[in-house]
Amino acid sequence: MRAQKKSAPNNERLAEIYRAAAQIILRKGYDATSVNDIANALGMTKAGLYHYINGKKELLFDIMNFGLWELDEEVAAPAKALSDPAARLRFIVDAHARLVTRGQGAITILVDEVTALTPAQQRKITQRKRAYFDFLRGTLDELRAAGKLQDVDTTAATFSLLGMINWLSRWFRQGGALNEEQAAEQIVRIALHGLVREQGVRSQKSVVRMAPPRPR
Amino acid sequence: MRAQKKSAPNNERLAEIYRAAAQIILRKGYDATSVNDIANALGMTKAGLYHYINGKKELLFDIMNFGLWELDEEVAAPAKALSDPAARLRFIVDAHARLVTRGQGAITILVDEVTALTPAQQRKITQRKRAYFDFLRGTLDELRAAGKLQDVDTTAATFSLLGMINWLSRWFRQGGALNEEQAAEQIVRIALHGLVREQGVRSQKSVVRMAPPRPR
DNA sequence: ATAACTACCGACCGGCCGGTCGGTAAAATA
DNA sequence: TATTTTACCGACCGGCCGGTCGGTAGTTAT
Repeated sequence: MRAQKKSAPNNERLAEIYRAAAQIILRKGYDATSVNDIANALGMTKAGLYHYINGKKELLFDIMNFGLWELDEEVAAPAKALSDPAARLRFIVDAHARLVTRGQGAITILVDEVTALTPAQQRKITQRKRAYFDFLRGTLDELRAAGKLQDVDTTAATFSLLGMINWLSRWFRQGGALNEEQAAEQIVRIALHGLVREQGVRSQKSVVRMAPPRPR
Repeated sequence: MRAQKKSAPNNERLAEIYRAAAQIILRKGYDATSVNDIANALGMTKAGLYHYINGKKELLFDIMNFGLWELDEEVAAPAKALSDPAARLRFIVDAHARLVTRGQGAITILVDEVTALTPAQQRKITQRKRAYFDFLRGTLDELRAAGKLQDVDTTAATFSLLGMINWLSRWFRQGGALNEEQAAEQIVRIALHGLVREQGVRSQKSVVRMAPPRPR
């Protein structure tokens, strides 16, 4: 697998290429992005770019894998160290949201361009996505076992969570009204406590409002 | 504007064409869908299809407008009759979610392929989307005024709501574990009350739970 | 009967697409 | 210094793209 094209190209430059390509594809969509677009953005010609990549599909596949690797490193792996499901859920939502707002890391989302891949590539990506999904749903299941989950279907809840988080990439803008931390904090609050305040109950679990107690 | 191509083609057939095109574009994306794809799905040739449409972009534009019209008719307009912001919010989320799950109506989402349009078309669509967004956020503002909104930013909350709802189209499948009503009900619960149950408070506002404990 | 119109189709167009190939200048290696 | 390797580029290819045009069979109007 992975048949190196010709020799071994510089890895740092390759990373630059992935990052640039990911940004463009994220903005315009995979099909609307031509190999020429990517090459030009990097200040080179299409033929030059082909020195580094083996094809448009494989480039997309590699970027997706990189995005999923990032998700694993920064969200799933550290989350697994947390035994309390409530704390783990909070961490996952926060860390995943930050990954998305960080822009560069927004790569994760284009994992949804999966249909553009070959069936074999699709299977691999889908499998990795599935693993993350199951991990997240599993956390919700644990939460239910602890009596701390609202009366919701965990599958629907997991998808909804991912929907909220992934949608971030469409509206969050660097330098906008909310910064990265604030946006993530908002997503956490909405996801965990919803929008409607229960009348007369004062659900005050000491909501520390802004930054202070955030891990990171 | 709208310069009729040649004469006035049959309107019923035109609706069929919009519906078929919307489905394909929704599944494959605008750029990945060729005019030929759409024509073949309708059992005709590309040239034949061009008897009805004035171009690929304009087709997309028309479909988007149709989707937004549907959203207005089935969600925004009836919602405006509800004066209580809490009831209105619940209605909006439920009705919008149902519109998405109804599949055929999922057209709304492809409003996000907006970048494929001409600047003038983009402006029009963005404006209509914005009106809906403002209406939804306004409802949250009213909820805040009534002391019934959690401590969240209404802009972030509105986007998150739309993210959850729009994401539905990616995972909801007809004939899956959840039917249309159940899926909408789940979205409503998650959006309004969040995932985490406040310990020791028993937030039982008599959740009418249809389909015993949990669907699935 | 004939004129007009609707609903298409086959053939074709220029243009951009992903991808290839034979170079080449500069840097690294020997 | 000679040789190999790296990092590209110009030119080119077949193919599909959106879109056009000149038909034509069938229906409707007169």
